[in-house]
Amino acid sequence: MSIPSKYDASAVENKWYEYWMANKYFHSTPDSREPYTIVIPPPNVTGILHMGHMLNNTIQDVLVRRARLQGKNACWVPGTDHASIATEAKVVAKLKEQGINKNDLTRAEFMAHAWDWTEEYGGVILDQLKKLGCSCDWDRTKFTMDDDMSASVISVFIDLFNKGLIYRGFRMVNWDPQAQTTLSDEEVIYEERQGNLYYLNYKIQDSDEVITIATTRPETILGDAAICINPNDERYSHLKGKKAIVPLCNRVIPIIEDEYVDIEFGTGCLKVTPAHDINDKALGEKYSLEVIDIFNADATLNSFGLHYEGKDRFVVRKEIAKELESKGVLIKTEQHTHKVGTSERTKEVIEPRLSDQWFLKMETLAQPAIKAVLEDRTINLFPKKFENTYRHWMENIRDWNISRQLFWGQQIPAYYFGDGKDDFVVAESIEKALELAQKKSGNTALRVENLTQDKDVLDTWFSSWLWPMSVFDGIRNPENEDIKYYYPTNDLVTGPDILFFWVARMIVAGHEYKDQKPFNNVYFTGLVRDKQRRKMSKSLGNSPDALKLIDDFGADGVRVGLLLSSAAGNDLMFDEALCQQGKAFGNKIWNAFRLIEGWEVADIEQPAYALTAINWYQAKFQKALLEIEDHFSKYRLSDALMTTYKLLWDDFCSWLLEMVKPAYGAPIDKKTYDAVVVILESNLKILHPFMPFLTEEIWQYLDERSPEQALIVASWPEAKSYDQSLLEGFEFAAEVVSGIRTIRKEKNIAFKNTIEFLVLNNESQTKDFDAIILKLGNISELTYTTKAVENALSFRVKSNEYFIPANDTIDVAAELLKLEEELNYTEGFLKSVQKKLSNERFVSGAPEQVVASEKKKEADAMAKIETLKASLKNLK
RNA sequence: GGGCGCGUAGCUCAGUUGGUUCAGAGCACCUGGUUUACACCCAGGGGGUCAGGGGUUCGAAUCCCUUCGCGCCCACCA
Repeated sequence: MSIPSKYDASAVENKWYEYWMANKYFHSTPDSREPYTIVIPPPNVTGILHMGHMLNNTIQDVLVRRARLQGKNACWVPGTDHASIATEAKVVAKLKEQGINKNDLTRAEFMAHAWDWTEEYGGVILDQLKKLGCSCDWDRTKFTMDDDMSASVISVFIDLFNKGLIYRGFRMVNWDPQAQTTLSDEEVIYEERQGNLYYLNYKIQDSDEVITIATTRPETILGDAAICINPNDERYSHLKGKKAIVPLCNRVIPIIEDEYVDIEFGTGCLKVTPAHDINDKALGEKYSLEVIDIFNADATLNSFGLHYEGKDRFVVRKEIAKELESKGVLIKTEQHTHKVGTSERTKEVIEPRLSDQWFLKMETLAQPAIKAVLEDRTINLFPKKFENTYRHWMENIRDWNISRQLFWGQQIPAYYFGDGKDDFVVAESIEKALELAQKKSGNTALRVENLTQDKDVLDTWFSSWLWPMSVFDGIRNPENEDIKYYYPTNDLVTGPDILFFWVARMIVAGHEYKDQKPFNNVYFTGLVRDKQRRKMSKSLGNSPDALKLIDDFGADGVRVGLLLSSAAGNDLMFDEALCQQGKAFGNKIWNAFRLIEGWEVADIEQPAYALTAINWYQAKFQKALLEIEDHFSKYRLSDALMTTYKLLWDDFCSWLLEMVKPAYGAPIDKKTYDAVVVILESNLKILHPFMPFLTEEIWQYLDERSPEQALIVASWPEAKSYDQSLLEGFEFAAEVVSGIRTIRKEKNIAFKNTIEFLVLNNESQTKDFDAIILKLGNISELTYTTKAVENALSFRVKSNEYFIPANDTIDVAAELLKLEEELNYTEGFLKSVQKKLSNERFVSGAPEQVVASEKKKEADAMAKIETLKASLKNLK
């Protein structure tokens, strides 16, 4: 079989992905093995793959593939999220392009369009994950609006309602006038904006006096219900009990007193607009003020807006300021920066609005979730710093507004049978609802036609908080095999931006419905940023096309590139150069494989150097394996990858292969060859989680493999004890080789020319590696000597001295200088060590081990100084 | 306003309980190199007052205080 000299990533990747799929390696069913489960953070159903997904899913795949190699029953459940507000916005926009207005459609008509859209774009992101190599169990693919998933959501809603945890309330909520729906507090992003502070004069009734208030929102004066002053503010004490007149509409409003007012801010005098500000609403309730809502749902003014009716709030703000100024009401405008709430999805400025909404009481539900993370520590967050954030949010948790004024989502299963505040029932079907309604109302004449279902749908997160349970049908069917086997899941990999939206709520739901945590560990990835540290976003256009990257560097290259510098929780500065590095690494491995595969194997004796080299590498591999395991246990994937990278590039390619490589044209002995192949196979196993395609390709070239013998289902190398002295011996030998190379370079001795080499073995260093030094130094003869060699180039490793005879080419002065410099440095070093050792407090205070090591340093340095002095004497 | 975190080589970052050459890695950079594994490569090399200042200690990148700079989260005063 001929091996291509260039590695063709895209052909290889398609081939093996198909092979893995055909052999169902990704599919998992419960069995006697230990399960390893990850549920994917479901991407938006109509989304496309961006760098955040790439990073996130690469990490998950690394964890899953490693678990699979470790013999666990690995199950990675993929799926998508219906993302109600984002998807609905996209569908509305598309309909608009076709000249269709959402408001002209019935719910059923709109849903038909939305489902069309979902089916058209729904699979795209999952197919992109396949390109990346993700080994998800595609047979288990879920969508948060699948019938069974929705049924779980509805049953949870009903259950929580029946437990008294869900209630309906007329509350101030965050209103997105563009999407025309409410948002939860978490969906509001506060941004600093430059605005104005307007100073307005209100006349005092039956008086010529005016009172000046400061406001950022002059358009809301038409909804004013009071003026509020601080009772301790002497400037205004004479106005207590009086009334003021709202400009333009000339409504008479009371002047009230409350310590809420900050005397220092503005004029110390506040207008109260209960319909349009959360704090004003509280004041309104406290003092029984009138509530005047001046806005329509799209944030244009309604009839309370007088001649501004129908105009947008921001337009009105400018126009009303002008009018007020012309009428002498506006006396001053100041620049003022303040924070404005905006919609996470539409970026629209949020309008506080009073309306009927559904809420979930969180405080009691949160308790087990707090305990699990912060007391019992049954769930670990990586990095740990997020525990503080988690604690703060959970301990100050507020009720969750779970209703949304949208079509796309699970419709709230509440049915109204009358106009009264409590004339509704909650049930999974209209038939059931009718039964309950008849009972509740006492009216047996009620019919299905008399019931109307609540128009709102549930917040998307109200379905995704069940995800780790519902994907295994654990809500509707809690005793089924899957949920019992796979739950709790092992690791969750996600971004810190959805800690509250999703992670915390999953923990809450898991404890409420399974009395169990949903996962053991949460690994928070960082944000992917560009080289200038800007967050990657569509609007900036700084996000590379994920699929193009895979085309350019191969999925393996991109995976390595992403992981190379992404410590947990740290943002990742993405640079294509890292993918290039990943690709180059793949190329390096490919060529190492070609070298090995190209050797002619013969029935000849195994050279001593080869045996030593192999023994050394096996020890080195074991040491690296321990480090890799340790990194994985701490979720330090980039460190695990870097350890693997250095092991393969430096130790395997640069050292081992160079050591065992036969002379050009010469064959290799079978023992060595077989050992190297086994070593290569072990390397492929540990590299497979990071570079699944390349490793499988080489693995399959190395031998005829049945489907059961594919690398993806091979076994992770076993940790064995190793001989530390082999590693130390090699380190020393490597320094000797390096010394030879340095001299060759300094003196322009070409590598193809052999050299003589003499050793003064003061260290009694092992001779086990001599054959290797001979080979890598291209030495014709290695001789042990008992005294310094004249007319030779020399270098030292510890107190050992090495000589390369050079006859008359020696520059004595240069050699002397070199020796003197070395001597100077070593003497300085010795001095500092001795200073430490002569300090009694150090000797008595420091641990024995530290003192011993200092003594060893002292002895080494003294030996070296002696060697140097002898050489100097000799040379002179 | 409250909280959390960060500042180590040109860049991205390791550095666990203060103590084995602890001042590191990868990339970048510089020098030299085409004996068929690989120029997506090989060999060698330079480079840091560990943000500044002070303290504790025999010993500090590591602990404490302080100043400066940066990031994130929460609350949100018109």
